[in-house]
Amino acid sequence: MSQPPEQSAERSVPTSADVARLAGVSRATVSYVLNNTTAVRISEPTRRRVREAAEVLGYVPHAAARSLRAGHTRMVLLPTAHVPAGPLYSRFFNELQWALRRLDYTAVQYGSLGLGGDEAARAWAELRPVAVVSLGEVALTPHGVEVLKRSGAKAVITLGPRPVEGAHSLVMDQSEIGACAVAHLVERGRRAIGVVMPEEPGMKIFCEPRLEGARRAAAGDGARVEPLPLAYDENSAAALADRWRTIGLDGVYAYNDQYAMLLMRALQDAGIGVPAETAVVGADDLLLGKLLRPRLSTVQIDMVTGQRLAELVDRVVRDPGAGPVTQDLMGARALRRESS
Amino acid sequence: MSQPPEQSAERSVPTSADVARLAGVSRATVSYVLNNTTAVRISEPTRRRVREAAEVLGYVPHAAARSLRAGHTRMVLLPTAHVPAGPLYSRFFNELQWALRRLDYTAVQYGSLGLGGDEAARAWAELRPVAVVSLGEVALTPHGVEVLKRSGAKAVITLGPRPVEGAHSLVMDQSEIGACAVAHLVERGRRAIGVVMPEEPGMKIFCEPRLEGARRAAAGDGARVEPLPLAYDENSAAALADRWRTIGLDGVYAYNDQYAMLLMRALQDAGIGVPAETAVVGADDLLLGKLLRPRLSTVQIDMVTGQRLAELVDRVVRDPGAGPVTQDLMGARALRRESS
DNA sequence: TTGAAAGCGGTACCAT
DNA sequence: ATGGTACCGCTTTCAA
Repeated sequence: MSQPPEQSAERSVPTSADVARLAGVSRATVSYVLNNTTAVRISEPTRRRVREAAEVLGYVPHAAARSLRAGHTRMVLLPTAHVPAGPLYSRFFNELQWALRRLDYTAVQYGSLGLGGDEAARAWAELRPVAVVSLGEVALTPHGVEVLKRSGAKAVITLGPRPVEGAHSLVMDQSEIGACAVAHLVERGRRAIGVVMPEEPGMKIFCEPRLEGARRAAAGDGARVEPLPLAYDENSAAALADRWRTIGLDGVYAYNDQYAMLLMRALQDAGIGVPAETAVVGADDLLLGKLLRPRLSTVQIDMVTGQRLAELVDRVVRDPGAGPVTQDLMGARALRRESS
Repeated sequence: MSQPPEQSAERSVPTSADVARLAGVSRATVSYVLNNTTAVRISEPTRRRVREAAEVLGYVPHAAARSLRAGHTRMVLLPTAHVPAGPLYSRFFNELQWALRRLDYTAVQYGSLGLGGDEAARAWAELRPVAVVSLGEVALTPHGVEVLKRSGAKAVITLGPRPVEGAHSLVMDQSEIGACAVAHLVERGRRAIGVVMPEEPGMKIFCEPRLEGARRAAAGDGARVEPLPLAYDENSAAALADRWRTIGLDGVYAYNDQYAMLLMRALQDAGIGVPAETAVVGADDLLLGKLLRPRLSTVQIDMVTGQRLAELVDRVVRDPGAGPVTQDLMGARALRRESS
């Protein structure tokens, strides 16, 4: 009974049948014991024999087989294309995973880079998750939502710029951020306003709505808005700063604090006064923005907490009958510091 | 318990049997058609009928059932506890996911926060991944590796400070970073050197080895090393800066660029000259560090690329016979700018 | 060219 | 207190 289990990496994976055989019981008994099934009484000696056998063989149940039989999973799928670098996103993501685990769900992030909307939805549906929380990087269509629901997903939740038909949509209207930033600049007396558009891939879905919001806010006040493509490196920023006076702007909303810090430094190095000649405002309220001189003004963004989102997932899973709801949860506030 | 008509959400999930019935063929034929099995010839009219039926029903195959039958998966499990916030990590992670997808693996990030080593290994093993790439946030034990391999994992790869027995270990000796930073400070004539220890959760596994490396480097040169707990907020930094002169340090390695920027600003605000009175060096070579004045000196860290790691996974999966290898891949270089 | 049927690994009902 | 067994959904021989 004590054969050294080492050495044989080729040995096949032990199943509950192997455990049953070694313990001299049936597979049913193995299942009862290992799952602590209360409805059935198993004698203590038997329990011990089963447990020992499982231990000896290094038995680990097969999740796919179990959920196949059960007809459902506790998997919450979190599809992502790019994992954004920011600390906000990272904190949110950690919170969400943690909160889901506490509610006894298994959070699985599924990399879906390079898949189109419906194609992606199909791939997700194959995994039969109980819920899908799409963070808006992969465009989910109404048809995709339908596919997911038909595949058994109780909750399909999207977090993005626009509601998706059929899904429970948390609308984060990015345009609010751009509008808020520009309104702030206008209030500070600026009328010719640049809007930085990051050239990095995957940013478009965020920065285009923000530009749109900026335009909207400017329109009401007779201000001019100028899109400014910018890559996240010093050369690109220096080039932009060099031709700054020819563009003739007195304010700029730089997408977020990181781009704002980059651009503000380049402007200063080019001899352009901030905020005297040009006001700069970022977004995200990063700690680092407070370290520069002048301190960076920013737009503080309300982010749904992972905790609340997890609770929403749970609620919808337990009562999918409650129809899809669209909920607006973007809040944005300008925080004036010294750069505007 | 009479429930209202559940707006078709309660309709059961279509299976290949449903498709077969609708198309008037057997389940076998459905499988052949939908998988484009070349070994079997199916007439074109039949193919079309099957495809149409699948389309009508919104049929999506059940991944668990498929892999149960197949006896293996193409899932590469990437367990993570905290998703680190940094841009380095984020880029690495995206690259890895992308590269794995190109090799036809399915990258799945599995949130394992709050699980201990062996407990976590068991949870991962239940999913029967073909490979596990542990990024060192969850301590993997030799026993855990054994459990995973017994459950059928062809490749168990760890990326962390120490090799793990039985696993293919990519050793990133964090102590190299601390050693490199302190060596640099010593070379710049500093002898009383602080080492910032972030108080945020999940940082310990990184910052303790770095401190150890700092001590090692200092020992050879008769320099003194002082650990400095610091939270990532302005108050904590200001408090540390206030008592700076009583600690009597002439150089500090601030864990990474973010903490370094925070501390450097606090020191300057407290009237302590950088680098005149105290030299500051960070790590990670962030772009933002170049924007401060003085420009932040840093330690540039070699990170394995996602591409190469994906290739390694593939190689080990295809030839698990090749025994576990330990490979050292930490490279670190001090980059002097102006703060040291 | 197609279908019947045997499993893959677990779970849970129904006997004993 | 246990064991036998019929599934879950899919793939894949082997026959027809």
